[in-house]
Amino acid sequence: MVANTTVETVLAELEQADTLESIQDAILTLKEHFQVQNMVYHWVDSAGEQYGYGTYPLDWAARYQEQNYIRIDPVIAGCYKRFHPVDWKKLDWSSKAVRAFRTEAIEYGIGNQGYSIPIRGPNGQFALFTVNHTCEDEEWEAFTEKNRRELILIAHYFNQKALEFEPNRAPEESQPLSPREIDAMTLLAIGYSRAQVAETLSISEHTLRVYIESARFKLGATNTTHAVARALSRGLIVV
Amino acid sequence: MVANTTVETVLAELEQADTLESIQDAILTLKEHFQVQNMVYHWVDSAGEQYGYGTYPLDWAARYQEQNYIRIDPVIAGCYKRFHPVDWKKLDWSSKAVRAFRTEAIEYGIGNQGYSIPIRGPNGQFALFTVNHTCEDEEWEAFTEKNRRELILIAHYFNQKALEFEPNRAPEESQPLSPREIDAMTLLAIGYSRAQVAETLSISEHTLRVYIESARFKLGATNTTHAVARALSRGLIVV
DNA sequence: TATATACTCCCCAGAAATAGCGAGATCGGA
DNA sequence: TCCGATCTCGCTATTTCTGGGGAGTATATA
Repeated sequence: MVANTTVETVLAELEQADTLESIQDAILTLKEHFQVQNMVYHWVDSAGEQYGYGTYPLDWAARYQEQNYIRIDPVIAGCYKRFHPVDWKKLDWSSKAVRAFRTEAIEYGIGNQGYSIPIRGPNGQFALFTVNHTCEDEEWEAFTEKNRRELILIAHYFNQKALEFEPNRAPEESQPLSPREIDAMTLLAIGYSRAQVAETLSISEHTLRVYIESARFKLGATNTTHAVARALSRGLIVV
Repeated sequence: MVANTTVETVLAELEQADTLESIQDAILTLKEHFQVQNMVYHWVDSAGEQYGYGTYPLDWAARYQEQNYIRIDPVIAGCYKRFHPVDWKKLDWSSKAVRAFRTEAIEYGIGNQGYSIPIRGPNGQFALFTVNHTCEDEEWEAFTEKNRRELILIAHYFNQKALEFEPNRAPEESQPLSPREIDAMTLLAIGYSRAQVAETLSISEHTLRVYIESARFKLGATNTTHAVARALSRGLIVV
C-alpha cells in the first residue's frame, strides 16, 4: 500500500492498543484525516448500557439519551435492518416526530449529511460507526464513494477493540453438551415437540427426557426454553 | 491506491454485479491472486438451507452436508463466538470426533492451514469466509498478517452480494415484535415461567399469553421454545 | 482395571403450556 | 376521521412438560 498511510497507521495502532480509550484517540486522528464534521462509534451492550466515542457535542449526546431518541432515530432503525453502509438520505424520514428530531439535531451541531455503518458481533451485539458532515449531496456522494472501503475497515477495527474490552463479557463457560444432547436441543430449537424429537432421533420419549434434563442441568437452566436459549447464545447449537 | 489492483478491481466489479454467481467468479479470481489452495464463502439461511461458493472439492461438500459436520466443525463453533477473523490453529480441536473430522478433511483436499472470517447480517444472519492452504505455520501467519484487511473487506462484499440476492427473504420473516412481545420473549429466554413473566410485567397471565401467541405467530413458530429460539437467532432479543 | 460419561429404557402425579372462543381501550399514522 | 396495531382482561378443556424415583449396557479416559 502506498496511499492513505494515515488510515493504515491508525489501524495498525488500534490492533496493538490495549485500552478502550484508544478508540477515542483514533477517531480524532481520523476525523482530521477525512476532514469531516463528526465521527462517532457507538454501541449498546447486552445490559442496555450505551457507549459512545467520537465528536458529537456532549449536550446533544445527553439530550439524545435523555429523550431516548434511540427509539425513533431512523439511523438506528435503518442500519439495524441493513448490512451495507447507509447514506442518511436513503433512510425513512417520513414521520413527523423524526423530522422534528432531525431539525433539532442540526441545531445541536450535527451535519445534514451522514453515512453510517452497522456492525454486528457475537450474541446479537450491534454497533454503529458514523461519519457526519455539512455539505451538498453530490459532494457527500463522492466522499462516501471514495472512502467506503476504508470506513468499513475502520468500523470493523473499532468494534474489535470495543469487544475486546467490553466490561461484562463473562466467558460463561459451561460444560459441553453430549452429541445426543446437542441433537435434542437443536431439534427443540427448530420447533419440534418432545414426541417429534424422540421420533426423529429414534429413541423413546423417556430417553429424550433424560437428555433434555441433563442438558438443562449442564446449562443451569430452569426449563427447556431457557436451556435452548442458553445453548443458542453460547454457540453450542446453531439454528 | 496503487498496489493490489486485483482486489480493488474485484470489489468494484462485485459492487456492480447483479447475480449471485458473481461471487463464484470473484472467488476464482481472488484464489489466483492470493495463490491459496481453497477459498470459500459459505452461509446458512434462516430456513436452514446451506449455500456455498468457492473451491472446496464437491465430494467434500457433499460429505460435510451428509454427515452434518456443521454440528461438530470447530470452525463454525469458534467463529460463531468471535468477531475477529480466526486462525484455525487457535480453535479447539481437542475432541476425538473433531480430530477425525479434520483428518478426513485433509484427505479430501482441504489444507492444514485455515483462516476464517465470521460475518453477521440483519436478522441473525451468519456467514463465513474462509481461505485455506497447505503450508508451515510461519508462512501462514505471515500471509494472514499481510492480507487480513483485504480479506475482511472481501468477506464483507461477498456477504453484501449474498444478502442482496437471498432467495427467500420473505417479508413476514422480518416482522418486528412489539415492545411487550419483546419483553415477554426476553424474560422467557432467561428462564422465567409464564407466571413469573406475568408478575414481572405486572400483567395478567392471560394477557401474557396473548403476547406469546402473537409473537409465536409473527415468528412462524410452533411453540414457545421455538419462538424464543427464533427471536434469539434473528437478533430480535438478546440474553 | 476402575471410574466416569454417554446412551438407552421404564412408571407416576402434579404443574405448566396450548387451543379455541371473546371484548374493550388507546394511540399514531394515512 | 378511520384504520391498524398494541395493550389489556376473561373462560374451559386438552395436551405437553416437569420432577421424583430406578437400572442396565457400552465406551472411553485415567
